[in-house]
Amino acid sequence: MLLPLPLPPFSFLPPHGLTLPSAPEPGCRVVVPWQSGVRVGVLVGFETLRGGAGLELREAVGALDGRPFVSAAALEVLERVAAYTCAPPGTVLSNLLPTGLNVPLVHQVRALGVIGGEPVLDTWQDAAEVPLRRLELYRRQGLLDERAFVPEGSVSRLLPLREGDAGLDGAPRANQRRALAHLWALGAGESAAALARAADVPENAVRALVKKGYAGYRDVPAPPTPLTVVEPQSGVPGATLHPAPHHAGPLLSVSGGTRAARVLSLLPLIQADLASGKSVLVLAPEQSYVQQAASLLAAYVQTHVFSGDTADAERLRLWERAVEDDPFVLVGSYLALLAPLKLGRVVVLEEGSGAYKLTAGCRIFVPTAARFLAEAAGVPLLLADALTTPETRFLVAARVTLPTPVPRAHIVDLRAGGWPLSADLVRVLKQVEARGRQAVLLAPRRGFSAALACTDCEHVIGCPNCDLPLRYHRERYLLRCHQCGHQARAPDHCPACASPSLSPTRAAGTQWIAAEVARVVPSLNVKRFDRDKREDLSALIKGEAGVVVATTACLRHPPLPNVALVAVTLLDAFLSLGDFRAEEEAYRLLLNLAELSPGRRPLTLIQTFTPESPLLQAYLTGGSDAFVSDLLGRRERFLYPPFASLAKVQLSAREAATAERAATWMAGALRTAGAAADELLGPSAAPVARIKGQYSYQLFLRTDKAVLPERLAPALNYRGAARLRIDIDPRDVSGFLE
DNA sequence: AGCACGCCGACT
DNA sequence: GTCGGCGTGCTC
Repeated sequence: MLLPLPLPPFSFLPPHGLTLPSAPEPGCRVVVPWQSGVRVGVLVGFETLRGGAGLELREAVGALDGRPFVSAAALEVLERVAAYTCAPPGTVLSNLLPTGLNVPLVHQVRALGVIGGEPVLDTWQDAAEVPLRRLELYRRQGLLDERAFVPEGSVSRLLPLREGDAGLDGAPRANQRRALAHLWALGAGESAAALARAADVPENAVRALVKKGYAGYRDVPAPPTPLTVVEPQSGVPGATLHPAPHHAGPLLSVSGGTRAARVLSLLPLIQADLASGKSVLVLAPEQSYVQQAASLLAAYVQTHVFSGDTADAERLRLWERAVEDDPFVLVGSYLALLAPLKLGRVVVLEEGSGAYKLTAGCRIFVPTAARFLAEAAGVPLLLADALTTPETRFLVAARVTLPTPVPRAHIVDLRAGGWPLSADLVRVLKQVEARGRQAVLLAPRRGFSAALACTDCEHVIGCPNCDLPLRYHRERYLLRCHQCGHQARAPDHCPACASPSLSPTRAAGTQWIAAEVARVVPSLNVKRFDRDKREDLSALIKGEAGVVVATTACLRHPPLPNVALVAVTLLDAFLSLGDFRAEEEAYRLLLNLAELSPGRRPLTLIQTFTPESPLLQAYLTGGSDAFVSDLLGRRERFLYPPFASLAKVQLSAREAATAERAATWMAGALRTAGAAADELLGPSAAPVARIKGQYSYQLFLRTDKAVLPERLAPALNYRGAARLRIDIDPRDVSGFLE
């Protein structure tokens, strides 16, 4: 039994009085006693007990499902992800199966057999009412009958109770007669008001019926939750149909084009899958992409969505819908990964998106889990992105490149001055204003500036909990930590030297850029759009002139119709992340800017201190293909994924010394387990040494895929004072290609 | 992850 | 004298 807890599988005896042939199948949900109550887990397998072994095991209470709740392929994915990420299988279950395991349960017991010489057959009662010790005693003696089930939901409905009779005769009661006739015809009404509306009578007429006993409110079983209808969207600008060719191989990569074009290119493949009775799982990294892809597909094929804000009841309904015969497309976030579809194909949209990396629990990169799923189910996997990841390029021979127009771009060299708004940018903004067009300005961060620093002693005001500068938000004269949320009023004097000359540092945020724009072109309608301040852009969506100063959050906003300029105010800020994927992600960001005005080609103005970077050269010449090949070549030379496996081992504690001691011990243990000098980096303090009051030290293990589990063995057995976290394929790795 | 047990500091 | 902080250990 696998429970959604950070634990390995646990064994239980079959439910009382049940022998193996009738036991539930693997994949079924089973209720088991757990600590002082019960929990729902997934049956993952059986073991045969020999001799007297296992007598101390507890009995399962019973199964919730007659047929598997998750497929055999899903169980295989759970197991593989657990092995791959070095996480307990239960953690993986709780991450990837957010449906049906934390359902409300009714747990009932009754005494059975002979107690104290007296034969007893009690009635069912709630288990919580029986003292725990007695429950355990009866259980051990086999005198307890237990059952657990999900209570059936009920709703209150207005039902007709009596036919109309003499009591409703007469002209004054015509409305009541009409309402009652209507109710009998309908069978049930949602409420008095709803029935009154449907029968076109005053609400009081219905109330009178209830009062006189002709109708009444009764609890009836809740009808099945309806599935959300996806609004189809067609005629999307820039989404000319470029169908991907029919392709039989296990892996296909689609790159280039716009997001909509990539989704629509899959249609012929998806339609063929549906025609053969198979459903298609389409994964997207974010809520807004899920909605967009679903709307596009819903115009052609039966489509349902499953994502973070799908309610529990609807999730369960989708799980039921998945096993029905009628195939469909399920578009969802990673939460949909293990839906029990009759799979024909797995599609991963925006496969390079960092948002696919789970930030807690098993920390799997969802496209990797999707690959495991496709392999376990024996279906093709399709990976799509504006820019193919080097990992995918390495794996996939078959690829489709959709046409991508070369951008109309202008690079501004900031070394000649002009930061934060160069003369060129100001000039174009004035044109935008003069012609009543729209512009989007991309800033690297929200807030006003990267920090507030003293011009006398260069002291930077930092967060008391984290090893980071506090971001300056000028609007409310606030300092705020973007990591832990700590907030304080900006001081008047430097806390270090008491000088009054505190000033914002470079790397302007949305506030600063917006203020600059308002200063240089005062007549422009300036809106801000970031996590702090999501101004209403509906007037701009209708075509009104204006400038949006935004973080990358604007890529999740519906596009504007009249964009003449897209500006990246400081490209370098997206590159200085020190990660070996930073360049790839910055390039992907530039390509994704096309989503701000699909179907049009606004001027893209990029301000940078490094205009000669290969990334910009590739972008300007449409050299994505060569760029990815080059990245892959460098990954091979420096032995980075996919040519080696990378694991981050992080140790954190409240006391820095505790974390450091644990990390040093770990380094020794890893070396003893065979990690060579060139395989082990660290220990070193994490780039942000302290987060939320916890100090972290980290080690990197970079080694051949085949030996990684063996090399990591000591980490898996670590029992110590510091908190250990293992991240396989980490996304934040500094110090590559330097 | 919960939930127990257990050991030290500040209070009605 | 108790309440309550969170460190350690266990869950079939």
